[in-house]
Amino acid sequence: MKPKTRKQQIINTAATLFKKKGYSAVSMRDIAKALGIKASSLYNHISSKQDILTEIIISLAEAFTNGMSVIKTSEITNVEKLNRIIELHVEITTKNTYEMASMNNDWMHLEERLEYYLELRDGYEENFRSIINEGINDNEIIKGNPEVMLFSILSTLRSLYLWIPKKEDLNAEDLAANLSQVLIHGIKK
Amino acid sequence: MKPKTRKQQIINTAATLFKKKGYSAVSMRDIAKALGIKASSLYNHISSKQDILTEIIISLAEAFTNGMSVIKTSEITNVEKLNRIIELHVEITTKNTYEMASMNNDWMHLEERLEYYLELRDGYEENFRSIINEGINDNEIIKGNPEVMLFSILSTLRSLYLWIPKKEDLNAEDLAANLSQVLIHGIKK
DNA sequence: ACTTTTAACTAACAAGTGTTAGTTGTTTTC
DNA sequence: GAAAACAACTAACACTTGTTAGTTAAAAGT
Repeated sequence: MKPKTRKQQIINTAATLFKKKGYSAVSMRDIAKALGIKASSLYNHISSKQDILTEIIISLAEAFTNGMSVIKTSEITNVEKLNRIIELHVEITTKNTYEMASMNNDWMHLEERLEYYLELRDGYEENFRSIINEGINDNEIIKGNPEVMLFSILSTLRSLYLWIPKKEDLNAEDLAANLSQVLIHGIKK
Repeated sequence: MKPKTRKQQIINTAATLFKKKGYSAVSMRDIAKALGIKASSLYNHISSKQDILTEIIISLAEAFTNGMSVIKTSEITNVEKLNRIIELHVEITTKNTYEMASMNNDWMHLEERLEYYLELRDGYEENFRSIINEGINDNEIIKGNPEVMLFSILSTLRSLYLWIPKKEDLNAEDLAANLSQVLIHGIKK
């Protein structure tokens, strides 16, 4: 897709291995072998194993934060904002299924940047929450428990990385539309 | 709660560590230290590290499979079956938040029992799918994409272990009711 | 009272871990 | 064509890994 630099190649290769077995179970020698080089050669391009994980997770987290900030400040209804959030997740996840696995499962192994990551994540959730709450205030959304709504939608969106690779027949647009139907309108007749 | 045997104590302690850092990042010495003993002493009670993981995951997976088989054969509407499934997840997850983390994130590190686990998981999903499909046939559920419905509901239920410990104010019954509302009826007014 | 079981211990193992130092050939830049 | 940058290599390091063998003290069973 867009390996370009050797460093990006290493990061991409690492991400595919991280998705399969998790960050901790993948050794530098595993990553090197997948690239056809020796482990020590990796250090010409990256500074540590941590460094690889950090690049994967932080750049993704920032993509979500940036997307959210556009949605948050746009002049549309709150339900429409939820639809945009769904599209954002489908779009980013479609292009980064491996990286999403690391973000979901291995964020706790970030060290120096852990705090920063948690700030991004908390900020994202806070914006999400306020959209739901405003939707309730504006009578767009039912008077249910907003925490359960947030949790429910976000859990589904964060798990997309597991399903998208298995359902390649569904294109991004259709998937977003279907998710919107189910998550916003429910499934009951 | 129910440590009873020393073996169960070890498994429970291991599960709390596995949730925090993942199976691969937890060493036998970590588990031993949390119990105040030496790593080699663990082997008086368990036969390997794999053994611990296997016990955690398989017993949980079987609990879900058993619960599903009761629901599947009961004489209620399909939407009602979905509500029972939600209750099943809330009930099991409330009592096993640590174990659920292992099942969700570390199942791929099962070795001899991996195949059996995948059988259980696939069977569970297949039953889930057929309830949704029958619901659509019976006009209880809208004519949407059943795979997206399955994915959406199951993702939420499988992520419960992340949220339940943070929202202890919500009891199991209320949580199930709220989830049912959101997952089945949607959030739009 | 004696035997067995339980559950801890110390010591050690072979293999694997992330990483560094120093080297070498190739490609790019001036 | 010389100098600099790039990207691979070998060799080695200190440390951690899961696990085994053999031992010991206390508890339980007879």
